[in-house]
Amino acid sequence: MSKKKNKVVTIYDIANELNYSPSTISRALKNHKSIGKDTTKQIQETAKKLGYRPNSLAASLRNNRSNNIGILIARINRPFISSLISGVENSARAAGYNVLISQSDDNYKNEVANAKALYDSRVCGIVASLSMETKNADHFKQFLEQDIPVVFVDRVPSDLNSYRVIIDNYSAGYKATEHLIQQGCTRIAHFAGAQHLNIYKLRKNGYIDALKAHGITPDKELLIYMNTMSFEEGQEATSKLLNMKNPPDAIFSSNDTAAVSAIMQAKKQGVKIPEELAVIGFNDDPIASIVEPALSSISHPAMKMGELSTKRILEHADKKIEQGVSEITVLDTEVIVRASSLRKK
Amino acid sequence: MSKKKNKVVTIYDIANELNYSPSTISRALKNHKSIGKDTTKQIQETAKKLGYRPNSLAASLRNNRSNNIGILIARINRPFISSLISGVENSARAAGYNVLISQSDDNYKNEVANAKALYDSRVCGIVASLSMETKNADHFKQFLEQDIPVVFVDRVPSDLNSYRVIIDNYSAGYKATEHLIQQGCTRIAHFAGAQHLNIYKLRKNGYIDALKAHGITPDKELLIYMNTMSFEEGQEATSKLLNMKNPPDAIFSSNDTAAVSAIMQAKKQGVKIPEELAVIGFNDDPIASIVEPALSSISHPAMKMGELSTKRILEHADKKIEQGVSEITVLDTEVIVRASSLRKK
DNA sequence: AAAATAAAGGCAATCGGTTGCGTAAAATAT
DNA sequence: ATATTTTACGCAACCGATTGCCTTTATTTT
Repeated sequence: MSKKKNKVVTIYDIANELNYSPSTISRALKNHKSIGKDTTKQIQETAKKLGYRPNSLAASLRNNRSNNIGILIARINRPFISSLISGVENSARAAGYNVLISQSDDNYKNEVANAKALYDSRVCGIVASLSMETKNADHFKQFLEQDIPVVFVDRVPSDLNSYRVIIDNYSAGYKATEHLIQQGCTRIAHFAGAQHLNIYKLRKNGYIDALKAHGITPDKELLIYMNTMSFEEGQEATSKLLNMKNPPDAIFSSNDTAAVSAIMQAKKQGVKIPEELAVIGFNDDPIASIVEPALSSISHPAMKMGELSTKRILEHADKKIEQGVSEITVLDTEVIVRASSLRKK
Repeated sequence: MSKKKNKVVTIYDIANELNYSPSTISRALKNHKSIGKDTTKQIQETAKKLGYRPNSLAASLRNNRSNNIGILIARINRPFISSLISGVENSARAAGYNVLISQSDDNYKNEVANAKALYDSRVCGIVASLSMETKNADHFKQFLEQDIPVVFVDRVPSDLNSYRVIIDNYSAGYKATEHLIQQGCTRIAHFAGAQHLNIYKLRKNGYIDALKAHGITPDKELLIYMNTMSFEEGQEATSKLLNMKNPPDAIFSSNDTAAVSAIMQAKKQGVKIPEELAVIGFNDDPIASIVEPALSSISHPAMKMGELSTKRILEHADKKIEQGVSEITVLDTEVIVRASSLRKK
């Protein structure tokens, strides 16, 4: 009994058992109308009795289309991303699809390789959020050429026409800045992310326009361009800002990590939050509610974005939407006001 | 040009182009020794020229084995889990495997359904961490019967023999408790998770034995059994503990969420941390470094556990390890001391 | 130079469903 | 009672790569 691998039951086994042809079995199992009611019932019962499990590989091969949705993101272990994945997974599974994940670690080459791998495994659609390094989205064309839907989420390319599920980053940046203005802040700094990623560019644009709309002239010294928006970068920038002779009275950070580091750095330097420095972040990560004072932030409907992405893919398969059409879904964000920016009560 | 789906290149196309048989193409592409050097080179070049991409579905069907590793966990968007997944994904991809994820939302029925789905998609191995509700692991037997390796991680079943990648929960609980004792605490409370999950049971046992070893008699009133160890449960329990006539001077929580809520609740009630209440958590989630005072915790090598899980699966495929053999990998944990438990300096 | 061995490829079955087309029997229409 | 339609099911090709076995040609052995 070295190999007690139980024999796997196939439709051929059912066919033999009942003296029907495999095609009848196949059809009966999918409730095809051309098979008699009684026959269908009998076949389905026998299938269950024998412990039949469909081999989806075979079906996928024949249909040239798997039931797998691919996810291509930068890093799994980030609150926003893991919630996004969670949303994709839930809705995909509910529809009978599996989810393949791949992470690029914010590396362009990895992203290209992962796109290849997902393509080769014949995913029926892909949900993608670009790496920090990605400036060219040609590696997604292979999917479009085969009419495999690509849904870009959050970090989307500017040069490729495809589905998008995004938030209105401009408006979010505008709202965040306006909130600070309404709290009485006038010298508002901004932590901006890499500008080739439009999410960061748009947030910055919203910031600038909000300032202007309220009669504040943007000060270049208060606009900090960052690389990865890490905790360290945030600390350093905050320290620099606070040591200016005319320091800012608020910071709008494009992510929560840097915003939290700003809070911690400010406290370390004895700067009171929000009285002397109001802070608002972006994403509404769990740490936002934990840091003290609690960090105001822009909430990002991550889970929902995942669900909508799945929906786009499934719709594409159903409707046979024409190629080249790009349907863009823009979701609302919300300003979550917490203590870190609440000057007026 | 309604459908400009470019024709996909197969080995047959290459065969026609070069007047070789498909079998020769197949072998040449895998550098089979029975194909001549020159021929192999020519075929590989032509394959590249034509843009050939292997159809892994076909290969998987033929080999009755996909290159997909399945992950079955409770919730993706938890720091520990997303890091675990990250570890699995990285190492799997490096070895040319894809990763399928599924989450049960801590629901037993979902877990069973997901196990089925992963089985049906012919994963070549599975990494699983049980849901809170799971008390029976029979739904994993289908894999073992087909000699598909199952690696249980973290939340492992007690009644099924398979690979395991775990930490020494008993020792971690012991160390955490001992650390509090060394800091001068004597009335140490414990937030224990659902006891049918051995991780929580073992942590609790470590806690109790550490107390005894140091001459402290465990007090039942200080041992709080929780359900999900949520923020709310932690708050409530903390409030109850602090209102006792003889309140604890320390809390060892089986997770960080509840530990953080304990800190916040204690602060709200004016209890000083760590002077009046020392706190240590478990997992070393990101929030542990953010909360104030920073939370001491037990670090859990999540990423590494993921990598080792992948390794087990790949080894299984290579070595054709006998069935029924369970190889258990136990990893070390580390006590991360931060301000929340640092009474002696 | 004859025999044995090695090298290089081809044939055809196989993995397990799926599906267009065809057909026999039953039901309905005329 | 005959013609027509419907119902119920089978045949066989197909999806694309893999592989055991066989054949042919080249190389080595004796």
